Amino acid sequence: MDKQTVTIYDVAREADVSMATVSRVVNGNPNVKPATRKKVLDVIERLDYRPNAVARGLASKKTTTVGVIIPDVTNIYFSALARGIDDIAMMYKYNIILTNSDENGRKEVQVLNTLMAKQVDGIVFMGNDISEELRKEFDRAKTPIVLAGCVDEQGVMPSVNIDYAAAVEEAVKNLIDHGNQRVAFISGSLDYPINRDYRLKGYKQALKKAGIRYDDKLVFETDYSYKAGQLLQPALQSVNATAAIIGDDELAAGVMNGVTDAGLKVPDDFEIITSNDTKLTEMVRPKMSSITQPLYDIGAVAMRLLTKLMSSETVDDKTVLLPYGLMKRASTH
Amino acid sequence: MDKQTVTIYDVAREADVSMATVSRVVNGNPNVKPATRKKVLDVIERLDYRPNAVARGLASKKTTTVGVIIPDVTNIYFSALARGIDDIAMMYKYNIILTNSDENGRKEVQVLNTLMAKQVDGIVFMGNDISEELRKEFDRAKTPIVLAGCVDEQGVMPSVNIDYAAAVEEAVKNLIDHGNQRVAFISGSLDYPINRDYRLKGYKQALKKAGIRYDDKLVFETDYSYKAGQLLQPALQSVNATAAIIGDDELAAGVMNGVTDAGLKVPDDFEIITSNDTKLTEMVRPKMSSITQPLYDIGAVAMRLLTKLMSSETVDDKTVLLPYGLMKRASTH
DNA sequence: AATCAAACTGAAAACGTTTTCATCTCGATA
DNA sequence: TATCGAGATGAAAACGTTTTCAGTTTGATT
Repeated sequence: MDKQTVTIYDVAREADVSMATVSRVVNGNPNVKPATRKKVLDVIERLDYRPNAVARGLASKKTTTVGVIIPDVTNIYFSALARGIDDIAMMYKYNIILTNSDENGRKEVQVLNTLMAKQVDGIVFMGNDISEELRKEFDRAKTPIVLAGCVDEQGVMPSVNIDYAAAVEEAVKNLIDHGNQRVAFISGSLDYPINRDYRLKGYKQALKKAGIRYDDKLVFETDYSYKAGQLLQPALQSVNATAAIIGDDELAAGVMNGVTDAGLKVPDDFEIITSNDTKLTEMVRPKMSSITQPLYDIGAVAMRLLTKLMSSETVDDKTVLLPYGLMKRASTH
Repeated sequence: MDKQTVTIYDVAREADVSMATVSRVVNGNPNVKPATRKKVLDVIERLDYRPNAVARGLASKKTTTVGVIIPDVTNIYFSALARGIDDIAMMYKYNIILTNSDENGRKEVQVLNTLMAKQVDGIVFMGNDISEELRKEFDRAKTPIVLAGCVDEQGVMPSVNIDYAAAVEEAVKNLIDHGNQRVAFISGSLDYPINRDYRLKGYKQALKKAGIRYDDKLVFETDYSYKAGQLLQPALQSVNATAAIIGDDELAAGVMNGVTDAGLKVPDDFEIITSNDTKLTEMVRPKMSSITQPLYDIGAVAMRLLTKLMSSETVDDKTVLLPYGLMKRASTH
């Protein structure tokens, strides 16, 4: 039944050397006489020997596998990060164990524990919030962890982000400069620090600088879904909003279509700026103006940072901010 | 430096039992006296013992990890499948090693080998084509493999799909019934069996039944990208196509926007039916009519099938076809 | 009290590597 | 020629589990 699997011992026997030597040639250790190396290599070829990574992991205490916790692969924003992570991981010979958390704290903790049990060499965490229990688990983990697209309010964990506050402030200023006095702020839960402490803060800052009074009726907390955005239209109209800064592209697409379907013209009657610059922004009509962030790079840089942490390299700055921008498309003037 | 990790041996010593007994309680083996079980459990709790999955994998020859090869997580179609796969995997206590292949044959083979080296218990493969080398690797793999959203022209590998030919035929019939005599067929490479042997076949079948001559000028081979679709507009116009069946939603969105941006009205001047019914179909305006397929379920069923294969259960039918449908939205009459 | 099967338990051998020492070989140096 | 050190090699001990097999208890039965 079980394929007779050829082991390092078989190779050693056939090549008439010790396991240690075979191990050396397999791992590219230079301390092997060229003739011996060739002999071993030939046997490996002949027997079609493939090192067993599990045994290797046990002996070396390194699995060359990293865990990735993602809210939902299906979300175009996170999948873009995931792609960056995987590419860099592959470049450094790591593999990715990918698990969806649905932002569910309990699931996150459980998933984290599974990953630790599997002895991953490191973890990249994506999510909007770090619950108390999760933070506790993070703390006791001996494994390096870096956050991607996820702020640590306590600023202690390695992370890769953009300056959300500044970006939102700039976007809102832009909207105000176009004459909008009533700009709606639409995001996911304000329980998430990224929304409460960064985006909303940038929003308020822009209002303040423009001398506009903050009106919490203009703040909409919802979930990050297309549907939720679509349903927001009546509420937006009832508070006389003429523009919105929105925290997620799918959500923004929903808002825009909701507004449009209600007979309003974007951007003439209602201007929109979204936040993630996923490819969705170019697929809808009108195309959506957006804060730009280097999605792929956030993932890539996070993974690169993790590789450094995993090999105990000293890292200059553990909390990196990547540049953002503002891309004007057809949903604003 | 290295956290003193507590092992099964520590637990055995503290609880004054053998490793075997500890192993039994950890694995829920019923042959343990309740008193002993409690004693062990208490020690486990006290020492915060976590079984090492790598050691476990080596000893038991099971890793409770499956490999998933995906062309690109960023593609909304595949990520939907991936989500189904991961959910079912988690339900059965498996984890997913996710790797992007970019449909690159060499990379696919390499990735497959890494996965085998990591001793995954099974593999789910997504992709449009199975190259010869890849098939060879599949054959020599002792590990069960199932294809998701990927046809095996030789019909020998376990797979989960819909009946692409029938679905396309129905869609094209629909278009023809609306009076379109010149329906374009737009897909990815015709080197892919799924396009050449299924979708195109359905297209031809529909034409034939309607008594329309097949014109290969109406067949467009391109890559699955939004951009590619957008650029197709002039070509479509030059062959007087008045409708199109399109093999991918992003591609379809590109075509639709290209056509629209050129001043034509969808569906009045040009009707479109796309193939994957991803959420993108509802986000664009007009919303796109689409062949519907149970994306999540394709992944979920594939993973479920894999669990059966992994536990050597007998499987009734290894090539399963899930039901499809036709969802009429605003891009057709 | 003797017997027996069923329920528990432990010793030790895998599992397939890496890694640490110790040893051995050999050419170069004094 | 004796000595030395670097380069090659091998023996065997980890690594942390599961699993087999042989025992040992236990409680009921006669």
